[in-house]
Amino acid sequence: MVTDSKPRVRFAPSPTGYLHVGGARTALFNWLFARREGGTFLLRVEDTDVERNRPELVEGILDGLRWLGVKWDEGPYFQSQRLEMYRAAAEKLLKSGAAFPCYCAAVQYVGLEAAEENEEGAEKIARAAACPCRELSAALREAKIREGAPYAIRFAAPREGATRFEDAVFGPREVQNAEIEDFVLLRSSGLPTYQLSVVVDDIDMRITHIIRGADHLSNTPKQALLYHALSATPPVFAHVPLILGPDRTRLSKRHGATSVSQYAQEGFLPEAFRNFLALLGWSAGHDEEFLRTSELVSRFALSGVSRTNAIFDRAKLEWFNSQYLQKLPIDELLLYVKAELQRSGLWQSIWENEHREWFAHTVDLLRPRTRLLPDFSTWARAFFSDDFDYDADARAKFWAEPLKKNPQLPEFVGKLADALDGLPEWNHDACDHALRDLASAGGIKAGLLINATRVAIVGRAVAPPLFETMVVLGKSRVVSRLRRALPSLAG
RNA sequence: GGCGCUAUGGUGCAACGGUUAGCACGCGGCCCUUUCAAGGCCGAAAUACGGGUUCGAUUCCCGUUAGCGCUACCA
Repeated sequence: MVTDSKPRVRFAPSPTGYLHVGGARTALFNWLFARREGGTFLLRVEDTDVERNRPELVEGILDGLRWLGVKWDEGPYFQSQRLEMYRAAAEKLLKSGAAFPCYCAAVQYVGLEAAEENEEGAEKIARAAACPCRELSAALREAKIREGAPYAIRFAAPREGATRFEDAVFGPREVQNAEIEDFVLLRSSGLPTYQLSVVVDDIDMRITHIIRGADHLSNTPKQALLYHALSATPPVFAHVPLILGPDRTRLSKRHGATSVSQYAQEGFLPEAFRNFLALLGWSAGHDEEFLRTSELVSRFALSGVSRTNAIFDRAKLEWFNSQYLQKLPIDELLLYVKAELQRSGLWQSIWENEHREWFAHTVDLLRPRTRLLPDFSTWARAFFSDDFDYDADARAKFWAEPLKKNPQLPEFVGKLADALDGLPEWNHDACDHALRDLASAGGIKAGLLINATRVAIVGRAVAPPLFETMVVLGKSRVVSRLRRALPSLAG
């Protein structure tokens, strides 16, 4: 266990898919730990499985990490470029007697069901676990070599005793060596298996803390054995519990969005996503949940990592997002809103130049009603641009009730347009008085007229308070939208 | 099947031998109010089950059950 130097940690995804939330959380924990401890966080792509490997997915994974704000200090390293190192390690183990060549045909993975349901499967599993090649006589081995038979290199696991390692989350662990099979280190293709490549790389890269998913907990004894066989000191392991879907099974596509890029596309803020993710399986030890990144960093500790699997709760993620939408400094929010409007093709540069203040104020007015970034694109048509198109269908829907209460409503709307048009000053109180005077003079409830007017000028029932909306829209837009609404109201 | 890990409201976390079991999301209600939000207040809701240990167990030990993981020439 290396303790005197600064910690070095890594995130090691394999490019067999996108960056999913579980991987993202693992990466985040590593990053937080490195930042907290003043250590180094490096990235390593584990691409030794040529069959499943999709090199084109690497960039997407890196993008996901960038979006999350998880920046790596070193790498990315690619295992596919370090194959010689693994072969050399396997040879070394072969020479020292810690490993042996195996001439068995590769065992096709049959899965648990097969092992349970048919004898053939069980046999295969059993054969894989106790390889006979380990006891091969010298003569037979000679013969195999002479005929150039292909072979894999297996680790000669000890048959007795126990193997221990330290886990910062699950505590000291000990497993009986009898439970550890002679696992493959180097495939007959010459490519290393995961067990070999991780250990060789983690030694070579001087990794001090391995923070990874708990699905690796059961395999860790094998790696601890390898460290010893390679005369290296094992690092501190820290296995973090898995993230599950609402049905308590491993998070997968059928649970809906599982890739971080999908959340990015849906309009979640990286800060919010990060905050939410950090609290899945980790706690700062107090009840405060709204933690900005700097607080996450200063409070992060492996001792706060939970041992129970967590269910991914989208509702809570959305709550975090709306919290960030409310609390983010306006300048930071504006950056996101700009990106969102650019995405939807609604952005105009005047909003960051001559109309900057107006725009900021309008965004601020809208944000309490916003849960995801794309909501701003929904607002844009009515609040930011001139090409507002009064939707007759929407009008019919929203006006049905008010119209029933007071059939004179269209008449009042017409009068209101005139009254507003004649206003010498355009501000909240002026609009307020104009409308209320009209309402009381005509014996109509102000609230009714207010609600009807809101629908008329923004095209929807959900909107900020009317008079603030009016101020933001400006006199000409309000009056013209009101007049434009009239014909469809009367009809 | 074997081995292992885990178990606090529906969900995420607190309480690390003594609390009326706390917070948050979600849910319900109320307040605010010009719609919808945001915000404030209130409420329903949990220690899986059974044994121990202890003056005292959510907390420690054992068993059961359940969930998950590993058991591949995947990672």
